[in-house]
Order: sequence, then C-alpha cells, then structure tokens
Amino acid sequence: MRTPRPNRYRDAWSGDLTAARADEQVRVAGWVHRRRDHGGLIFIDLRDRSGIVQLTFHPDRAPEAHRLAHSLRSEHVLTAVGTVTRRDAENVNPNIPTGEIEVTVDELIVHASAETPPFPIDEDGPVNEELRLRHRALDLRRAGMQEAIKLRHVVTQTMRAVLTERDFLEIETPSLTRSTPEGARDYLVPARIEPGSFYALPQSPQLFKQLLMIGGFERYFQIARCFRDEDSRADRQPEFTQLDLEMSFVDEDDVIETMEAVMSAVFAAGGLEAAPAPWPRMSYDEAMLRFGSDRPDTRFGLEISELGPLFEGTAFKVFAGALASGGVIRGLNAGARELPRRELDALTELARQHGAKGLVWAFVQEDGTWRSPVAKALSAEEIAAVTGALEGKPGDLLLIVADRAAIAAQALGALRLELADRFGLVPEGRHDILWVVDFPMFEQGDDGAWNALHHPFTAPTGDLSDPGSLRSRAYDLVLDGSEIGGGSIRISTPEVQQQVLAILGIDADEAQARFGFLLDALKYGAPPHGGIAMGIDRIVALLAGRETIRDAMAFPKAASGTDPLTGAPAPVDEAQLRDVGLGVAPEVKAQQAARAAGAAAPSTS
RNA sequence: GGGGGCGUAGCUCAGUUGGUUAGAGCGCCGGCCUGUCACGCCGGAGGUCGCGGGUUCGAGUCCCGUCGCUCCCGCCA
Repeated sequence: MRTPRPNRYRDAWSGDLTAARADEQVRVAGWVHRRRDHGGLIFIDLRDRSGIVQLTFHPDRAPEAHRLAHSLRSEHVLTAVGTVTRRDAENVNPNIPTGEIEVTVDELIVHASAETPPFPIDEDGPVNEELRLRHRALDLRRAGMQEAIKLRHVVTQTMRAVLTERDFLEIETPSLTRSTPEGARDYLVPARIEPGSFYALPQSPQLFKQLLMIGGFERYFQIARCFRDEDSRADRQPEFTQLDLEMSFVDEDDVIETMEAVMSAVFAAGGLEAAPAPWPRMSYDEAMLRFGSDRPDTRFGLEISELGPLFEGTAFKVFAGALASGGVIRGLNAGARELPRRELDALTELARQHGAKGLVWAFVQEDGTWRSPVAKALSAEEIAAVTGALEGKPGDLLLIVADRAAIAAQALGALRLELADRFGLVPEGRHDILWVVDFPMFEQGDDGAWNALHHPFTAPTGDLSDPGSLRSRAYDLVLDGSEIGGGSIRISTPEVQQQVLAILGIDADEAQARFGFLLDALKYGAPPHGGIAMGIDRIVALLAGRETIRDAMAFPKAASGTDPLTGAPAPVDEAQLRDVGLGVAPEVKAQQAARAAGAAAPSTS
C-alpha cells in the first residue's frame, strides 16, 4: 500500500514493514490482534488493513510503554511509536510477511479499549451467522471478510477499467421507479406526494439502459443495485449488485466478446485460472439434456443420456406410460458406488423433491444383469441396451427417471450435483466457463399461459405466430455450474415488442399503461442494441471460494431477508404512515402484537 | 407456503437405552514468566441446555407447539 500521509496517528502501514526499513523510526496504528505477555517482555501483534506486525515492549527500554502494554487486550486500538528492528535469525517468523522484523516500541498511545469480542476476530473459524451479522463491524475485521471485500473492489475496478478502455460510459439510473409487470415481486415505496401510489425499486435497470441506447450513448455500463422481493438462497439476496451494460449496433458476438474481455481481466485479477477466451457455447437444449440444467456444471462426468428409444414397445408400464404421454426416459451412470438402501431412498426423495414421480436405480452385476427393483419388469434386451447406452460396468449404479422432459432433466440434474458433492467428483482447482445460448423464447406454464424465459424485451428469432418454436437471442455465462450473468439482443421495433407482449397476455392498452415510455421511445428510431448483466456478488463469492454471496457483501441480509444488524424490516410511526396515506390492517396489527408478546415473554416471566 | 439440518458456557462443540453435582478446547479473570509468535505454567469464574407446554418418580435427552439460524423445493421475467 502507498505510504500514508504522516500524522499523529501513523506514518507507516503495519504490513509494509520489512527489513529494508530496519533501524527506521515508525509510527503505526491499528488493533491488538494477539498479545503474548511474558510479564517481562510483551509481544503484541498489531493489525491494520495492510497486515500484521509484531510490537515488542521491553520493561527496561521503555518502562512507561511497557506498563501500559500490560493492560492491552484483544481489539484495543492504539498507536505505537518505535524502531523497526531486524530480528535475530532464530526469532524470524517465516509465516508472516513482516516476520523478519519487529517494532521495538518506545511510546504507546491507546486510543480506545474494547470489550471482549463476542467471537474470535483473530481466527477465521465458523461462527453462528446471525451473531456475525449482528456484530458485522467486528466480523468485517476478520481475515476472510477483509479478503473478500478487497477482492470485490478489485473486481469492480477491473470491470470499470476494461469498459472505460472500450469507450463505455458509466451512467446512473433511478432507484425510485415504476413497478413493471412480470418477473419478480417488486419492493414498493409509498409516495408521500401522491398518497396511494408507489414507487418500485428496480429489479434491474433494463428499460433505462434501453432508453440510454435510444438516447444515443452507444455504450453504457453501471454497477447497479437491483431489488427483488423473493425468498433468498445462498446465492440470492433481496438486494444485489450487477455489472449492467448495453451496446448499440451490435449482435450477440459483440456483446459476448466484450464480456469475455471483461471477465478474462476479472479472473486474472482475482487469481482464477480459466480457459482463455473465446469460451465454448452450448445450446440450452444440449445443456438440459446432458446436464439437466441451464447452468451446467461440466467439471465432472455423470452425463445424462436419452434412453427413450430403447424402450419402444416396452412391457414395463411405468416407462411405457411415460413415453405414451409424450415424456422421456433418461438416465446417468453414477459409477461404481456402494450405496446402502437408505442412501438410494434419499436419492429417490431428492428426485421427488424436484418433481419426478420416482427414481429407478440399478446396480450392474458381474453377469450383466441388474440388481434393481425393476429388473424383473424389463426384458434382458432392454437391460443390456440401457447398460450399453450408459456404458455400465459391473458394480456401476445406474439412475433412471421417466417423466416429462423438463422434470426428468431437473431431477437427474439435481442427482448428478448431489453425487458430485457427496463423492467429491469436482477436481480441485478446475474451473469451467461456458456460454449457454439458443434459449427458448417462451415456456408454457401449467395454465397454458406463455412466460418469457429471459424477459419480454429479448429479441426472438423464428415465427412469431408459433410461440413455442421461438428461440431468443439470449446468452448466459456459466462458471462452475453457477449462472454469473446473462443478457440478450433486445427488441428494437415497437411492432415486434407489441407482438411479444401480446403473446404474454399483455394487450396494447395494458402495455401502453405499464411501459408506454419504452414503446414510445422505440417509435423514434431505436438502434439495434443488446447487452448483458453480471452478478457481481456471485463472481466475488466464486473468486473468494465462499459458499454464499453473503460472504461477498459487506452488509447482507440473513437468509430470512431480515437484517440482524439494523433490525430491518421494522414498523414505522403512525405519523409516517399517515404521510403516505397508509395504515396497517387490523389483523396484521394483531399478528404484530402477538409476535411482540411472544418475543417479550421470556424476559417477563 | 413446504421439506431437511442445527440451537448446550463468550466462541466452537461433546453429552450413551431418560438417572447423582451438565463437560472439553479456545476465550475471559487473577498469579508467575525477558524471545514469544495458536507463548507457557498455576489457579478461578462462567449454564434460562432457544422459548412454552406435555409424558415421567426423574427430561439437555422423549412428545407437541413456537422462535431463530441455515440448506433446499416453490418463487426468482
């Protein structure tokens, strides 16, 4: 780090001190990381953002400082003035960058004492996550969070640098905006200036960035906060951050090439070794078939195969029924796994959880026959054919699902991830990155209604009169089975936009009411345009090797969506509600009161 | 909304078929200690076993409810 401007607190960073500065007088500041008090000699590990340096207090050299140092405890805040001293060879600590020296302290100034922390700051072991969030300032001091947040800065700065170099302009868009239909539930903000009306927080800057293209800015980017009022996951938070960009006069290849340049630089800066760009592109259909997912993890095998043709005219009712109703039969070879019945039942339950009606398991035996609940129901030819198709060897476990294509894919996709996790099939240090392309434009819900797979502003290809056959000009970037970004070429004419909205069941009047502002703008000469948005939280978590994006954010919400730090969400004053023309419904008030009573009960009884 | 896991000292955890006074490591407090770096040695304090109810002679342990954390399904254009 750059040398700090000398002031009364410090003139050097702890982590920067090396033998090159031996015998220099320095002033360092920070927190007590650890203390080793020998009664005579006292050692203090001083921590600041740059790292750790050992302070030594000699009772005879600096009696006053030594006396004070005796009272130092974890996380006390101090400035130490002393001399950088080369350590004797036998005292060198090779485990830390500053291990060849120490600061022999002459003067100690204690700026603040600290209560004993509620969890260890000086080690990165597991701690209850609510406790970490409640004391986030302390948690942020720990090495793991320091590393992740610094990495996050490197990631965003790298993105800015590459895009600025490529003539992109960073432009902000509103956070108080209008609710748009489709997609996730909006966070609403009641409007004081128009009681009964609401702003919505943006799920993404989608429409604004299209307006920026129509507005002639050609190349835009933004590191944008997005809000979606849906339940959280390890990789999903109510508010999250995207690198959002949009370009005019481009096709898919232009956007993809741009993002490959950005992400290659990000990976290099973040120390992730991925294959050099251009990255492979896989069709959505292939991803769903072979990997059972639109974000395939290709780092391990266990690929899924289509087995339906092997069962034409089968006597096995379950398979015959699935085929007759337009379904599929697919399976994978889990390899030579010794799994007790209990584990097989658990796999079956997993398949069920993902919508499958059941799971067929079969162990290939030495003579090529199966040990399986369905062995008797299948012909020897069918068993041989499936074993051959899945390249089954004696001892191998075969897993088969017969269901609707989407369900079979999802169930088998979940099974292969579970097996990979349980048996550690992902090679250490391997990273696979690829584009998923050729998405269907729409999918049909159970009620027969069409839904956009990406969003309704994505440009379709194909015959608009046959929604089910349409593909979209969309692309997702997938790293190690995680969707880290996605985008598309957009619709740039009002006619096509109206038609797509019509397919989604949004008629012209409704469309005009909800995003007439986009439709109007499209009438005045929109350039062909497209873009992409990258999930910064996920990228940072992956680079930092963290399991959850909460560890890539300074102040995340808990998985429940609440914030243990601030107590949000929280009730507000009646007066605040009156200002915006709102009141809390009586039954909700009653629930609130009951909750409050329940929470208070332990302390009052 | 649904399913799984977890909740015992400040932290991380153990706690047998229900059985005497609920333990360990780390941390904390006190004492000793001049080359430690996960300092060491001696001593000590510290518990609403998440909360409420039930079964039982007896509950950390079994049952019901509830709250919180977490993972997943639904949801997430």
